[in-house]
Amino acid sequence: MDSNITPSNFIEQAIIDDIKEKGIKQIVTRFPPEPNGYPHIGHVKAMCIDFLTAEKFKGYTNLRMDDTNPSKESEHFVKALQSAIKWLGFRWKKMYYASDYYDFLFDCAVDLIKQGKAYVCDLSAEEISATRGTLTEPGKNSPYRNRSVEENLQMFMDMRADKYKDGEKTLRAKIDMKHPNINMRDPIIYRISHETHYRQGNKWCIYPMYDFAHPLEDAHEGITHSLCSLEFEDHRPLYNWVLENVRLVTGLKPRQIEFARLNLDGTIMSKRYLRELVEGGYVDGWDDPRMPTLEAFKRRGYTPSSIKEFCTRIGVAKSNSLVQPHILEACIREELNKNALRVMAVVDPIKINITNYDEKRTEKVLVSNNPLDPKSKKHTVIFSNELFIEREDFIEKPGAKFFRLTPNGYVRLMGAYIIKCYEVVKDELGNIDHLNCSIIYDAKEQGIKPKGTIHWLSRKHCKQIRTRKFGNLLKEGEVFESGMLDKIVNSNSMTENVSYIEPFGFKQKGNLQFVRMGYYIEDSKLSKKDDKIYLETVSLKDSK
RNA sequence: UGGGGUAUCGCCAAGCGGUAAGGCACAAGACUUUGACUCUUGCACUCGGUAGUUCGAAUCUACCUACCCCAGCCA
Repeated sequence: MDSNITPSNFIEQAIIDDIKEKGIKQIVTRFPPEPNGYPHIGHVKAMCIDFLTAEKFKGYTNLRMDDTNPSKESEHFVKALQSAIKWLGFRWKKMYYASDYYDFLFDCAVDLIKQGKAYVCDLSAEEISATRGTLTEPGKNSPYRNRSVEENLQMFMDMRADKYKDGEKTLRAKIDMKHPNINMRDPIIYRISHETHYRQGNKWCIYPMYDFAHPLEDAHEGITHSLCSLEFEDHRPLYNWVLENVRLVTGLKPRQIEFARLNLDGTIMSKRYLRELVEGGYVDGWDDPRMPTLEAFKRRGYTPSSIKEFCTRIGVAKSNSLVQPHILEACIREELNKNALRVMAVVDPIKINITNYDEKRTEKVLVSNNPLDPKSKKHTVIFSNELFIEREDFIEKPGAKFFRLTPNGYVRLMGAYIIKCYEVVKDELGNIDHLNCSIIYDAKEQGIKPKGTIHWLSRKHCKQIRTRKFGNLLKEGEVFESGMLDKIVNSNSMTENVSYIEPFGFKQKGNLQFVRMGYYIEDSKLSKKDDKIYLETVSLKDSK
């Protein structure tokens, strides 16, 4: 095992130390989602850490559906998770389901009972809560804490044999009700539930708790490093307790290491809220472009590599952070800049007439698909006497640093002519109706060299596409027409299905830089307040 | 007032006793038939605070302060 790897974060450093100290031969990690929702960008960070860490050490990663709670899980989400992993380009070594471990887990519980380290408790949920103590006060022992091994064994068998109702009994680990760490105060490790499990049906009516199941699953699979988020730090003592006390665990014990989960500014990552948005009909679905789900990012035109690059850039640490979306945008922009097809587009059009160009005439103008790539082909755009240009590419009273079209000013139409605007035609209300311009055919001879180059479209030949705009309160999106693409590009198979152009983060000063499939989201901010879901910038903290 | 964590540039984040990496963002200049891209330059005498140890501290010690997580028969 190569321990001469340069660590790029504290987890890798810990693994290197483990390799040296414990003589681990191969690093094995696992990605253990619960199949109860679509994966979001936060899952991707975890995936990257799990898969990429193992990969770096030439180990492997298992995929495990952590389905120990029958009430919220479904096969549908299993598929969604799998396809997301594949889409990102990760490959798991083995696929497991926690629900496949139920027999093993049951045996582990029995082993604990036989050692007198677990007992069946008759306390109700309320009573358990009341006797657990508080953050500052110790808990009280359950009156059922000292049942005999035989009685416990019999009752646990009865629990499994469906002799009790939901909540009537639980199996608890016998640890220490006075432990300063609340997780160690005789945690429940099995509960009774008569809900139908999506894979096991009604075979079981008792289900193991996460804290009990997870370490055993890890150990069973030979996981060397169990990477999870910070909120499980408090659970690590319990994780280790289970591994140390269940005698069915043999061999090297996995080590749990925690990292800070991703918080992306302007959105919410809580699965509960996302579920609520979908189920409450506030958004169109899990792939609604306003959602932080992978499906939504995919729909907005983000590529797997750009999202993975984002995860690499934000790094892995233990401090709670709020990552700004501009980092993600920089990743996709960088990638698209290298390979995106360039087209001219006008989002907010203003009409211009070229008065010294025959109205029956058209010309085919060649524009490079990507000027950055010398081998890229060109596409044809049709030029005519009636054009659209971007409204903000014309200013009546420009400042000194405005290089685009102005009254009596010159500008270059990309790939075509240099024009001069000689008349601004307004309607009764004083709004600009159109501009009259003329082509300067002999610009070169006259030595006219405009500083600005702008996008344009032929009014008769461009194609309208649709974009979506959202209001402040999440509602059904209002569909309106606004963007336009040149027709030639739409005949190109790549953009045949363009439903929208996304200048989001891309329209930096001047012309639109890229056009890609997706939705236009105007300052989307997902948040929740007073039981309503808003698009405004309201932090989750404020909404509590 | 319990336990577990975290504090380094606007946002991420290296750093592990030898005198503050990098990315994003931002600013200035050069180039330019996308005001983009690219290039060049600038951007923490300072590491939550205060003491202390040391020739030397972001790194060690002590004491403060702020924020996050934990009292589901969720994960």
